[in-house]
Amino acid sequence: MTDCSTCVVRNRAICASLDAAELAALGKMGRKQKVRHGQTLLWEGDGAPVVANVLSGVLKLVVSTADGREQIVGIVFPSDFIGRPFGKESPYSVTAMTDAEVCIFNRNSFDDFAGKHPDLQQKLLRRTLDELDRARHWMMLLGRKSASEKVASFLLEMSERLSGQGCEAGALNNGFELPFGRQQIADILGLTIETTSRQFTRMREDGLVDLPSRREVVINDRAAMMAMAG
Amino acid sequence: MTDCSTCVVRNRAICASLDAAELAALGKMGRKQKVRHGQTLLWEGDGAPVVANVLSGVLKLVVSTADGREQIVGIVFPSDFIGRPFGKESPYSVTAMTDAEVCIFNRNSFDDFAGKHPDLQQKLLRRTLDELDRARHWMMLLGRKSASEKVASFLLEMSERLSGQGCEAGALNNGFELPFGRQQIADILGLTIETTSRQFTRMREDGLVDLPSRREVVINDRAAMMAMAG
DNA sequence: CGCCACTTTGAGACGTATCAAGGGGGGTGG
DNA sequence: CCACCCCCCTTGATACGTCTCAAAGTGGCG
Repeated sequence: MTDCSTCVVRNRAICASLDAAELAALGKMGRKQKVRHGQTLLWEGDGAPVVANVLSGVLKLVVSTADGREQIVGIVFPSDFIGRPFGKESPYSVTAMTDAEVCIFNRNSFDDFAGKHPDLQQKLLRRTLDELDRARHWMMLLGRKSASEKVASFLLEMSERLSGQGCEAGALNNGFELPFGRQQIADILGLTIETTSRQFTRMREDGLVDLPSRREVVINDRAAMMAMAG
Repeated sequence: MTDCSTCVVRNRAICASLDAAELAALGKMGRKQKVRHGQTLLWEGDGAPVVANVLSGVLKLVVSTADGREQIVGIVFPSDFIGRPFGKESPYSVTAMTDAEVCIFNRNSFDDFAGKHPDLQQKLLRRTLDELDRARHWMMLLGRKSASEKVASFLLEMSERLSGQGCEAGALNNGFELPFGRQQIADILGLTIETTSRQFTRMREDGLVDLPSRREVVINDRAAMMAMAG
């Protein structure tokens, strides 16, 4: 049993739709679990017996080909939802990109609970619709954009999604720390690590960004970046 | 007012969750509308005042860049749902690829109705989750597959989705008629029309498929096709 | 029969992948 | 505290695949 009333994502996760009594009932079904950096929570193609909310950390959703190519199809931040309700098997792997903490539920129990709580289901629907929009925009990026456009789009989206949470909102928008290395950025953008690296270098040389360290990015010229993003 | 009880997609669309009285209430809000081949129902970025169910025909969801490149991010068949509930603006354009007929609703009215009918909302959630899975698999295709893998994957998926509906189920699975031309296939796969055409030609030369006409495809060697799809 | 839109084919340019070495930077052990 | 090592990142040279530009071919329809 978990005490949801003090949960760090109490007001942002789908649980926000529940009152105290409902929350207690849900809390009985769930448990907190730590996930280490690099650890995989769900495997593509396996039966997916659990769903979860992310409390802290960042996880990736990955689809792979038989010969080992990987495409990251989603990135999950705190308060986001993980897993496939109403589905038999997981359509992708879920792996932690940082140490993380999740609030985990048995899928069948969760499905039942959701069926009895329309507000929760609506929150889940809204989230899923948002995810679908994001995925579809990413399809445009993957199918039609050049390497430089991909990297620019990526940095802009990351500066938005990362500033939304935790950080000292506002002012510092232009500087942020990526929770991934170059290879993972490449897997997000459908590029190789070399091409990704070259694009970063060129953007630095052109003065569009500063790169104080491997994972830090400062956007100097947001307008030019947006132009480059296509 | 529309009589939903005789609707051709009565049992397949999200309306299937409603009883006679609810259906009558929904019918009052909706109206049938014909959409011509090539006509656009919703524009990317515009306020999206409507949602709809597809009764007949095929429509595409398109995202475009400022300079005119297009990526098809979804294909919509009869009984599928169109539009963005709970959203301010449409994240993509919706255009008919054939003459089509849709059952159209004011979005706000539909949102209200959905809020009062959890079963309908659950159907919508399940559909949205399925769409999201499909979109994510398409991301892998767009980001990581070669032209030949893309075309093979496309033909296999189309043979499934097209045989699911209408047709004399089963036997004829291997032959089907595509509802799109080469350019639109290219826009689905993130390729140019020339590359797409060359892949079709090669697959015909290799005996993998027959192409009795521009839009007809017969898969001769399904196993080889699946191997080629990656 | 001839027009038109769509498709196929060809030749060449371009961008990204691939293969192969060289740098860092951060953490560990001495 | 320094040095070393390992992993990740960068850089370079080349190959390959897809795009681009151009033109010829095909099928449907008036």
